[in-house]
Amino acid sequence: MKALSASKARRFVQKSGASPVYRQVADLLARDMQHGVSRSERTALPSENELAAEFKVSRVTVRQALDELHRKGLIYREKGRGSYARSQHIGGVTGFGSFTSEVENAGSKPTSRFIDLVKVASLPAGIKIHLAKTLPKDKNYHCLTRVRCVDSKPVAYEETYLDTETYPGLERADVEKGSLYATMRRLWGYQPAWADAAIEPGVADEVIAKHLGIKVGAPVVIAWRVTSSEQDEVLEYVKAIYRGDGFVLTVRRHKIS
Amino acid sequence: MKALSASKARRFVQKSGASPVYRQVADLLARDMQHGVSRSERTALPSENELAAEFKVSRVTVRQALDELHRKGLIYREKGRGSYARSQHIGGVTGFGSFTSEVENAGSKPTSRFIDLVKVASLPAGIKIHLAKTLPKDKNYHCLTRVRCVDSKPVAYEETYLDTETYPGLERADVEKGSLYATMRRLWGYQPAWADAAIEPGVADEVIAKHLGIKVGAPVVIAWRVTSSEQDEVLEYVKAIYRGDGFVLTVRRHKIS
DNA sequence: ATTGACAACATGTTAAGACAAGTATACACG
DNA sequence: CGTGTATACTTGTCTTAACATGTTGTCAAT
Repeated sequence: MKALSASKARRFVQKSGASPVYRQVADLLARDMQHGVSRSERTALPSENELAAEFKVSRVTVRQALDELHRKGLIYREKGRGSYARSQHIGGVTGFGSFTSEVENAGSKPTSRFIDLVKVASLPAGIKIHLAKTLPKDKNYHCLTRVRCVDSKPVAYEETYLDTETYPGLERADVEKGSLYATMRRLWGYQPAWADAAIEPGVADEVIAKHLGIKVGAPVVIAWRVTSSEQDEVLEYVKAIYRGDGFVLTVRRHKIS
Repeated sequence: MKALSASKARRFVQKSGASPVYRQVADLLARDMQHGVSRSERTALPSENELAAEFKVSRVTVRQALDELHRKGLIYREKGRGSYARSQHIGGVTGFGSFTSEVENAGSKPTSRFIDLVKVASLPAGIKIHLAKTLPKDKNYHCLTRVRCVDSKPVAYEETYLDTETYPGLERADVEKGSLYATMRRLWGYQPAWADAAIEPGVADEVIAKHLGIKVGAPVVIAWRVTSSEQDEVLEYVKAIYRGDGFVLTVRRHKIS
């Protein structure tokens, strides 16, 4: 078991600066582990006291950094022994979060083909069945339909439902290009933070088959998703249909209970 | 906006006791919110200082409790304003963690029909493709096949692959009844902590159709899962095939980025 | 009536110290 | 040689304290 280097005062964190110190420490450690962990043997981190001395911060700050890495699943900790790096896995599309950023993280090029943007008077039935037992009475929604592509190959057909009262002036926003999440943040200040999702299998009908370039009756995954802000405001309802050939959805590093 | 009660010294935490104080505080607050939040309006919690006074603990301890609730998605916090309860959603089967406990949490009765337990010399191909790029060379595995049922209705066909070196004497363990996770913990001290999963659509073949009571060619969801301990030891590889009628998998309260 | 300064709150961050409890190792004792 | 203990580590928990920073309402000046 080889230990990561703990050379003294190697790098510095800026105390009165942009981001909190504990996050700077966490980022530095995460970067170390990405470069240092190639073998399968588990690698020990310096102890909390050593890290505190190295970065010239208190142990509380070091613990905040390590707790953050632990929550992300990058390290595990053993009382009385030390903290250890977990072997890293490669990225994948999880079906949550921004399609754009996720595909970029996986190392591919995400594109979207705009289909249309219309107004509808209700949500699709599946959302209510699966996720939102207590929906408000039917309201008006923008329905944004897009085909999501990875490296120019269509992988998903996606209908996004956006409350017309929540997004005034959406028609004039340039949703045809760029990330919808980026637009939501820029124009209305909304930041997606939580997602509840339901997944079920299905088969492609004529419309889906045409858009995804697959045969009618081919297996697909239907994902229903409700995205909310940190403040518990519903930001969007999504019905996404993923094609079934090749891998589809990976749920990575999911904490059990 | 109604505030949860903050009556003084209403309940007590035991300082030198079973569980850490911050967890006792978190559990008490979680219970309060379950009972107190019925309306859709957002509910404010007492401030950190008020909670510290109420439970007679330091503010740091209160913050540890609130951070835990925040990570679980039960509350959200706003700098300068306060902490607020998030509206609770009902439970569902997530496809991760113990099937037994998850179905029980959802309020149904989980059962398993044992099919067989045999030795195989390699893992199914899908696992390698989706999740484990760097598998050790083929080893021997126990292959435990079960049909998982909710309220006596079959919902999933599941093959669990367990390393023969990791689980010596598994043949003599009573895996035909009870939770496999409970057996793993009791006999070998293993505790599942993390899961990586991949999901893809498929159609039922003859074997699957017979076991799940559906028609050949009916849509199903195939879930590949690798479960690991906190210490990064692989505990099991699972291939699960879920039937497609009715809801299947819900991924609840998933934090984005 | 509107505005601006200010005080009183809230949570976020960081420090320094203390004790508890689990782990590993050296070392004396049998 | 084996064993048990003392000791020096480690992370886990908790306290008191301080300052930073964002929010809200009061109140006086305009």
